[in-house]
Amino acid sequence: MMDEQPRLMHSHGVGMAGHPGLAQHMQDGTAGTDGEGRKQDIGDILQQIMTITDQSLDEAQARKHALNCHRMKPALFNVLCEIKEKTVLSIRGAQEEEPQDPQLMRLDNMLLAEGVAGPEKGGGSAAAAAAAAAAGGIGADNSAEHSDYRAKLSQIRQIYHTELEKYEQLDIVPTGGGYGQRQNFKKNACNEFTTHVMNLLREQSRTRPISPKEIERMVSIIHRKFSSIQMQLKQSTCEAVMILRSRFLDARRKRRNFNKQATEILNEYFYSHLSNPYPSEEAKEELAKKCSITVSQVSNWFGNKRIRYKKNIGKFQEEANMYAARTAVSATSVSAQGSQANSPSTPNSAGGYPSPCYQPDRRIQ
DNA sequence: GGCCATGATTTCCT
DNA sequence: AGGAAATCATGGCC
Repeated sequence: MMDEQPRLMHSHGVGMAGHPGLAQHMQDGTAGTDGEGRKQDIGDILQQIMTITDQSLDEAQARKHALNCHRMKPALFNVLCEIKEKTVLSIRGAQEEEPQDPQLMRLDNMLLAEGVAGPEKGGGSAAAAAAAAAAGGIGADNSAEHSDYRAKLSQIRQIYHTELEKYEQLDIVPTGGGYGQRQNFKKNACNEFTTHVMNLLREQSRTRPISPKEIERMVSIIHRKFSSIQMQLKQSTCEAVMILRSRFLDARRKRRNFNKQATEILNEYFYSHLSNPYPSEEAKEELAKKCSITVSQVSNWFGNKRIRYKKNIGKFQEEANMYAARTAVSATSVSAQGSQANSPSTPNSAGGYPSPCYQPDRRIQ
C-alpha cells in the first residue's frame, strides 16, 4: 500500500518533462532566454526526486531540504497539483464501499458460537460446553477431558483477544486540521501505524500536494489492510478451534472401561429387568448418577448389552445366573417384594437361559 | 501380535 | 426420537 505513492510519483513523474502544464509553467518565468537552463533544472529535480530513495537517510533529508528551497519548487508543486487533480477522479471511482464481507460474518458467528469471541469467561465456557454437547451429545458435566478442552479453548480465546486488540481500529477520523486525539488512541499496531502514516503524509504535504481527503483515503486503505489481517487472525483461530474440537472428539472416542462398580450396577439392573431391559429416562438418569457416567453412556451400555445378550444368550448365562441369584437374595430378605409381575425373582430359575422372562416382546424379534 | 471384550458411533428402521 | 444392528476402535489379556 505504501509503495503506491512512489509508484504514482514514478509513473507520472517520468512523463512530466513533456507535460503541457510544465511547459506552461516554464514559460511563466523570465522570457524564454534561459529556457534551456530551466529544462536542465527540471531534469535535475526530477532526477533527484527519482533517486532520493537510494540515498542514505541523512543525505535524503538534506536533498529534500534542498529541493524544498529550489526556485522551481513552486512550479513543480503546481504541476503536481494539476496531475493530482486529474488522477484523483479515477481514484475516487475505485473507492466504493465494499459490502460487509459475508465470509467475515461467518467467521464472527462461528467464533461467537464457539465461545471464543463475545463476552467473558462465563458465557464463553457455557457456549463452549453447549457446542461440545451439540457436537457429541454428551452431557456437559463430564470429566477431565472436557475441562482439558475448555482450558485449551480459553487459551485460544486469550491469544485471539490479545492479537485482535493489536489490530483493532477505533474510528480515528482526522478531524479538521489535526489528528489531535492521538492520546486517546488505544496503543496498538493499527493505530500506531495509522498515526505514523498520517504524520508522514502531513510532513510530505509540504513538498507535494496531499489533501486531507487523501490522508483519509490512506487511512482507510490502512484500515482495510488491518481488517484483512484481522480476518486472517479470525480464520486461523477458527481453524485452531476446529482442530481442537476434532481432537476432543477423537479423545472421546477413546474407550475407557467403566469401573467394576458401575458395571455391576448396570448388570444388576439389566438382569433384574430382563423381561423388559429398557430403563426409562428417569431410571437412566438414576443409573447414570449411581455409576457416575452420563445418561447417553447408560443408553449405549443398554443398547450394547441387549444386542449382545440376545446374540449369544449362552455366553451370558453364567452372568445372568449370578445376578439373578444376587437379586433373589436381596428380594427374599425384603420378602414382601413379589408384587412386580415379572422382574426380580424370576430370571434365573432352573438353568433355562433364554431367561423365561425375557419375552421377545418389543422390537426384539 | 492376535484376539476378544467393550464403549462409542453410524446406519437404518419404526 | 429411540432402538436394533452393524461397525469402529481401543483396552487388556494371552
